[in-house]
Amino acid sequence: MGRELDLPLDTVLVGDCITVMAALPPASVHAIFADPPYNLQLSGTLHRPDNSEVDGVDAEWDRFPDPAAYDAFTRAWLAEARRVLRRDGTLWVIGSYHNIFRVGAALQDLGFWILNDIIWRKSNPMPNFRGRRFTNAHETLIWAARERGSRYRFNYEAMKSLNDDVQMRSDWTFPICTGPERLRDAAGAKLHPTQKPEALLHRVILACTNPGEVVLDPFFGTGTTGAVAKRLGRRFIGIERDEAYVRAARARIDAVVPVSDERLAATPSRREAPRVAFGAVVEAGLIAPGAVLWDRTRRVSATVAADGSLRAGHERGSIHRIGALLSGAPSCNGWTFWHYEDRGRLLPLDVLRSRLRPLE
Amino acid sequence: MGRELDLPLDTVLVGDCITVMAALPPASVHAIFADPPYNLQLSGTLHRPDNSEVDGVDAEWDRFPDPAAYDAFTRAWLAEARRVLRRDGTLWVIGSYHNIFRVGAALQDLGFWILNDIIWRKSNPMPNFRGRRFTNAHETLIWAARERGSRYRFNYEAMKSLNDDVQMRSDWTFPICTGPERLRDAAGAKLHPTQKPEALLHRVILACTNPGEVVLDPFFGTGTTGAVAKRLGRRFIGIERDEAYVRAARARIDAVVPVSDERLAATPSRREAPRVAFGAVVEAGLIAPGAVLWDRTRRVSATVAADGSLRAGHERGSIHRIGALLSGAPSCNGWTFWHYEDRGRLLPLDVLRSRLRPLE
DNA sequence: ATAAGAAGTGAATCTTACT
DNA sequence: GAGTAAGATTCACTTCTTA
Repeated sequence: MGRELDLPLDTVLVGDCITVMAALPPASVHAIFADPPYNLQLSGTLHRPDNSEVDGVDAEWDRFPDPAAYDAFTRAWLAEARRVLRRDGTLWVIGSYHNIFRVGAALQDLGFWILNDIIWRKSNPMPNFRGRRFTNAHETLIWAARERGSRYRFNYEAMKSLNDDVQMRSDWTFPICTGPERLRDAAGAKLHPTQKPEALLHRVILACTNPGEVVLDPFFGTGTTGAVAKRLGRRFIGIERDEAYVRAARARIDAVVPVSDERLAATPSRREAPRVAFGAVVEAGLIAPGAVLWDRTRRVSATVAADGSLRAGHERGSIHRIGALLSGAPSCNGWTFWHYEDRGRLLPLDVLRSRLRPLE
Repeated sequence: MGRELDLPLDTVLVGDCITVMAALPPASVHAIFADPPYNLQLSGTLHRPDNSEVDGVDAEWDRFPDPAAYDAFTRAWLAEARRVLRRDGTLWVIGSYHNIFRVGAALQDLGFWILNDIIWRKSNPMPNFRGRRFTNAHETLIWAARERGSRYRFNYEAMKSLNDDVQMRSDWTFPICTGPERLRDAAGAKLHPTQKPEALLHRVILACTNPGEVVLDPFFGTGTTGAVAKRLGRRFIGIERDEAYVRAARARIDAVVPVSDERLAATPSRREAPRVAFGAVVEAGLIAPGAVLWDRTRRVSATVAADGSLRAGHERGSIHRIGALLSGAPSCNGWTFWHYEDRGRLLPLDVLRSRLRPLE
């Protein structure tokens, strides 16, 4: 150990990450967090239903001539990253379905040993405006050791206490980076199209490093990794090609005040788990498609569809909407309004929901 | 269309899925759900803190001599699956971090076009007994079209209904398969180590097929796909090597009672409703030639001509073209943009259109 | 000043039918 | 197949504007 002494600590190195990493000593950093280009392959412009234009990622750095070029780039930077990583170090990479399968296969081929894949569930993702796919509401992180059998660091207890004293799971919920945290220029435009939330880096850095250890970020951007590392008393090395990003990152990190005691560094609170949809009750087989629901007094009824909607006459909709419609009320809580028959007795739907609730 | 007639519908074919698929006609199935071996590469036996032994996956079918053999197997079955899939069909594959990156890269290489990656969040995962990693609390599904630009089926409204009328996201929460749903032998042992919950298949099948369409499952196991397909009024083809699994699957599926009314299976989509020309609304006398239409905020207006065109200033055209013109948008849905006055209130043209559409 | 309403926005592989 | 026109489509949150 001890190669850290040769490292340019707490600095941002300007240049291509493959070249710059090649100049760093081998086996010298404790952790690497990488947010490489996703190679989104967007074409044309996308409009919201209100006809406003979506400001998609069209940066030069996300364009590759073809899939083979992206693969070659991926394998090149991963190989350098592996060389620079200590034997007990770990690597994190974040991506989406566009690139993450290629990244994952490449790092397995290079000898990395995957420890977990982690899902960042976005509490406020952008919707799918055309209704042609599922809302893309998550991104994937891969966490890997340098090699099979290595004695990597994992701060199990820290993760457990972050999670109300139950084991931290592989799905993490955070909002996307907005509001005052999002770096903007004087005109209010975002400085970087894909700035990551600090809460995500907080958990990553806390999980796999101790205070004083070194985190390398080869795609530093506007420096989220550096800002969080400094706040948590870790050392960082950033590598970034774009000088405008580098300037923003340096100013941002200069303003960060480290926490006096890293045990005091609380993570932002978790978002509530999503509510139970009536569709989930149908999927779980707790009520069958075709079943008839009644109000408490059996004055009105409706039929359950396989997709969790209700049908009453020619009307179709959610348990809440159909309940409101048939009771003539402006709104309605379908969970308490509608009842199902169980051995001759009417029980509110809420009874079924509560069977799914403890599992959430 | 029509190749379905040559298919061995609602049967389980015994044999290796690559060989068996090779004997099926091309472009003949609407959807494929595949739960291939995960190549877990387990070594040794895992014990819980109380020293009880974890009953892991150690089946022969999950053992491959080396990573290259797993890749070759993956590409072979995916290539056959792609041949058998209709041009408008879609493929689902489920996996974990052990294999999903290799599967994803392979299917991209073969020309499939990924539509989403879907996270199955397990509400009750097995904990990590050693405390050396995050609890592996999810599995990943990839949903892919046969090729880029294909007109695949996606029952958007059905998915939205399942989720209390908000877009279905890419993260789905279900419990793992336990309790009475889990198939067991007389001694109480699990019949299959990785039986998937029916709720998961319910959502998958509802998302990408219509009643009567064909779902192929090349790794049929104990037949979850067949059971759910039958219940939802879809046709299925299962392929499975292990005769014990096949026997269990057949018995299980025989006991399934289909949903009585297949119209219950999905919320109809506006996209597939028959088109109504605005001229038909004028002809039906629902709005008079010369009537004035407004946008929602009364900022712009236009006049209805007897032929169903609109006139605004010197411009004349369809409700859509004039709407786009006056709102400065690249396109416009005239049915929702334009409003007519009814007793002092502005109502969208859509209200008139729905009066001409047959009730369904 | 405050509340209500309108407008803006986020790693996006985002249509379909007819001529 | 290419070109054109019809027409379907959004969630959670923040910030700005108006009453």
